[in-house]
Amino acid sequence: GWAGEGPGAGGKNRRVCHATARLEMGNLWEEFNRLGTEMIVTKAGRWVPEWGRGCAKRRGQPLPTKSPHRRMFPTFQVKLSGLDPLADYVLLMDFIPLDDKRYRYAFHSSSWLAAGRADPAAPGRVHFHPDSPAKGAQWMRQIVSFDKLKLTNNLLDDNGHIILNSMHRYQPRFHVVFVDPRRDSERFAHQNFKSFSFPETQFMAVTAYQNHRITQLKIASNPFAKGFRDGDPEP
Amino acid sequence: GWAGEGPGAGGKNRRVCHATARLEMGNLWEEFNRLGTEMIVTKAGRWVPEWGRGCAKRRGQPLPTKSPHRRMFPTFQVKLSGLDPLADYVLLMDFIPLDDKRYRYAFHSSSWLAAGRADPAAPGRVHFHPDSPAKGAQWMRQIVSFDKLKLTNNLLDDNGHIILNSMHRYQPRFHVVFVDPRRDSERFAHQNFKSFSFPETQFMAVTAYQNHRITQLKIASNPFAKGFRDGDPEP
DNA sequence: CCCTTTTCACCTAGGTGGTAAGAT
DNA sequence: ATCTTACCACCTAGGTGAAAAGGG
Repeated sequence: GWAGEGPGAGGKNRRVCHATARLEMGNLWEEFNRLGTEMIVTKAGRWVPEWGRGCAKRRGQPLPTKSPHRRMFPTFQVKLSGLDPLADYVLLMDFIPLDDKRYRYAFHSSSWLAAGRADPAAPGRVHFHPDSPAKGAQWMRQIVSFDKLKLTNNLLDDNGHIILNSMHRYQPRFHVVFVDPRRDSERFAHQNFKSFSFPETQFMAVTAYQNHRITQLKIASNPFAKGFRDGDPEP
Repeated sequence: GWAGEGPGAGGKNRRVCHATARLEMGNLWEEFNRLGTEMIVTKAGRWVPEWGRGCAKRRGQPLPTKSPHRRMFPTFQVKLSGLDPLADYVLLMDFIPLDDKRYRYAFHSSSWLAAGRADPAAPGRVHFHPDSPAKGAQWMRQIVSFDKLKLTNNLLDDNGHIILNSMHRYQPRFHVVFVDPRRDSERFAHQNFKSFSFPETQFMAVTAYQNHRITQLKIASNPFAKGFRDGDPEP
């Protein structure tokens, strides 16, 4: 898909007003979206004693170095254009609830049903692309990939990951922020960014996949899940 | 070891003149240095048809995606202090020949012998730490590791790696560069950096290890070489 | 019953020195 | 004889969904 729009058209800085973002892997995103994309969220993270309710055998053991938090698949990737090659930009993402509902999956009808009001909103967080800040030329040189972004359902997460409520729907948003060198740049903050959201990237946060067709499409298209493929339908 | 010195004391910018760098893993570096540190250099890199002299079975095949160039071990790592937390700095390394000689290894005496004048100097390159530029506070927050730095003996390397002549001795150098926001910052370039070199990090570039005690120390201390360890002398 | 957490085998990705063959 | 290269088994590090166990 091509370019979303910024919220409110009023007087954007010329360093961002021509910015354009093309979603990469659009076909894959649409294939998932037709089935109803699901993204796994996990709690885990750094183990701390208070969490160890049923976990006696790990008590006092060294903390695990691996972080079992989950990335998104497909990965959110964009190709940028229209930036000022010599200006500095910060790129970031956030996730907004698509509605005020909680959902459950009805296996008999293979569909999602609304199941009451949303849980209390998770702390709103943003994920800065780790290459930020960088020049426009650098961002436009190649595809920008948010593959370091991790999702969690731990409301107390202290790893800086994105916190989401399981069984709730979300819309990823992508923001291009011009790093304004002016002294009183705060005054222009509202002019210095442009936001994009691609409807085909919306998803349901889950702790385990509900729709088997989503599971199968993940296995078929994510290289890290190759171990679960049966034959080789498309090599 | 503690802090080397900048070349020439004359009038450094106050943003760098108090900068200090402590070499990490100093004990390991010294242990290698006592034996005569060797670092592997390889040619390889992206395969191009012209190189495929004895390589007929790969002609026309897709290029390998893995880059078999070699990192340094021990890794060059420093802990910084004395930077201006709010100023921008670029961190980089280069490698200078320690003398004008070529060497060969005499196995019977287990020692390096000078063997004529140095080969024509390899193209001088620098390696920018990939987090550059960043604020002083960011650089001082934790150990700065140059683990992305790769060595090659390919004079025509186009991957931006450090090019060294095999069987020649080198001294790694580390530079802290203040990113001067002034318009005519070029005029002050010579004041805006501070350089450090740690004698215990000097090494011989080789295409295969010569001194068996170096090989054994690499195997014993590099986690990626664990497959070659015999017993477990120190776990 | 519905949802969450833990553990596991199996992958991708890439950093080691050994070894044998190749080059000069 | 000396140095270089290509390929290999064996690691580290970490991203998958399956399955079983846990919890309200």
